[in-house]
Amino acid sequence: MRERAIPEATVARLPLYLRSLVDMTERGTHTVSSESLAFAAGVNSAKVRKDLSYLGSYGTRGVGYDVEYLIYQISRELGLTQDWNCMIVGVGNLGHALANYKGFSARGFRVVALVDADERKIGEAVGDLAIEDFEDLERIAKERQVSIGIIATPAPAAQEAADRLAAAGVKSILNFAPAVIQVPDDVSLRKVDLSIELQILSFYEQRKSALEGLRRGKRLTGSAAKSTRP
Amino acid sequence: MRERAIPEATVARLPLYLRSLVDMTERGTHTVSSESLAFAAGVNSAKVRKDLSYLGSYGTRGVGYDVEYLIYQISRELGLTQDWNCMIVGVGNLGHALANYKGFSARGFRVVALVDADERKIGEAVGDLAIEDFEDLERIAKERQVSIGIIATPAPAAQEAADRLAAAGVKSILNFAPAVIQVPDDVSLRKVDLSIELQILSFYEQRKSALEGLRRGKRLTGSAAKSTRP
DNA sequence: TAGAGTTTGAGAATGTGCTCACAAGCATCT
DNA sequence: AGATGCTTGTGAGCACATTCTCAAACTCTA
Repeated sequence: MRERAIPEATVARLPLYLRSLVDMTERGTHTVSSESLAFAAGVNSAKVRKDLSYLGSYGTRGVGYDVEYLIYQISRELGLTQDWNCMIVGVGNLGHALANYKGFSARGFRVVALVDADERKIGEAVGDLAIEDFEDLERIAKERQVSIGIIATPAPAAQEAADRLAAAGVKSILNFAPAVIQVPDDVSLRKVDLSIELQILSFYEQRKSALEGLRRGKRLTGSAAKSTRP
Repeated sequence: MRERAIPEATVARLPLYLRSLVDMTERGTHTVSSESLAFAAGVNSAKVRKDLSYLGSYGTRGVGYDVEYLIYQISRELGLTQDWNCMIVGVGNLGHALANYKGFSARGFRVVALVDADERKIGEAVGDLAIEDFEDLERIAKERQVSIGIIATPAPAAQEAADRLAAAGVKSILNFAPAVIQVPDDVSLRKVDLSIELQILSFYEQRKSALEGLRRGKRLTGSAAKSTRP
């Protein structure tokens, strides 16, 4: 019946709400208004209400939302009621950091394999896992039912890593390598590029100084890089 | 004269074009069409042309863009013709990885200081820098003219880190801590949250399996997580 | 039970970004 | 020089996202 079409922008904010809500239960809060949830998540309240309304009518007018119930509904929508097995491809500095990152396990993302192409690293222990051979990627991915691949290789190796993950049936890939990679249509791909974020900051910083120069000029029209205030 | 208002979405893509263009010069390409630049950057050609047109008319009809000249113009627009001094706050696994990350220095981002609140870490060498005391943050930031602060602390420490960076006159902050932080209006803030990206992937993965169930149902309307294809 | 005070949910208006489509302009060939 | 082919730059239309606004629905108090 109900057409389920949650906007992409909303999906990207749900994890933010979820984190705020979890913080709240830990502090003993049982009910929350869109206003205070908005403050905690760093957005405005109209956006919170619109976003939550896509999930259904889970609030109570004049009262707010039940924190526990909202956590359950958002978790369900995001698919966090089950655990996801992850494989990290490329165990350099970044791969190491990701393997030890506590934030993953907290949301049900289990790192179950680390692979690297460098023979000298194979066998090395990281946490309670050992680094395995990149050549065995497909076998390992199938054996351990990996559903999310995390690419933390140097840029030139990223495409091959993606190809082999896809060949092994992995349908979701998070790419940290500074390279554009191609994946089959049925594979979801997201990327995080650390240096791109710095370049964006650089743009706004540079524009600020440029405007400083023409301080007496006309009024600034565009808005700067989003600050946290609504 | 000319009103300079480059859309936020365009700014976010300029670094992507820049990287592709740099790759191209290294392979000896001197001219590029919007079509091939689009392919390299993983977007479509109309978007490339619109984005580049905000910078000015730097292309030649019937020919394309001069790679070197475009690199210069984009770098200038992004403020990459100068170097930026960065300070990393919090040197755990992630801070370590960031300190050693090659992609930063390649674009003129110099990490000039590492600070941590854990006394046992102070003095420890990371690359050719030593970890210094979080308490000295303001002094160090001023002495070394830090303009970008990178927060890689645990979530509870993030707000204090931001406050002290702002107090030291740092006007751009990149936050890796999984927490929403407040900064003054004149400070630009961007955030990268590793576990949020995984949660977004989880959403689309979960929806895929849900749809598998009603395979014989009506046609899928929304689009899945963006694949790399245009 | 009635009235005052809150807060949600959603329709409407606005704003931003994306894609299409094509005229304008350049190079090359005859 | 004129014709042909290619590629840019941009106006127009469309799609998506955000914000505004307010009726509806709830709690609490008397």
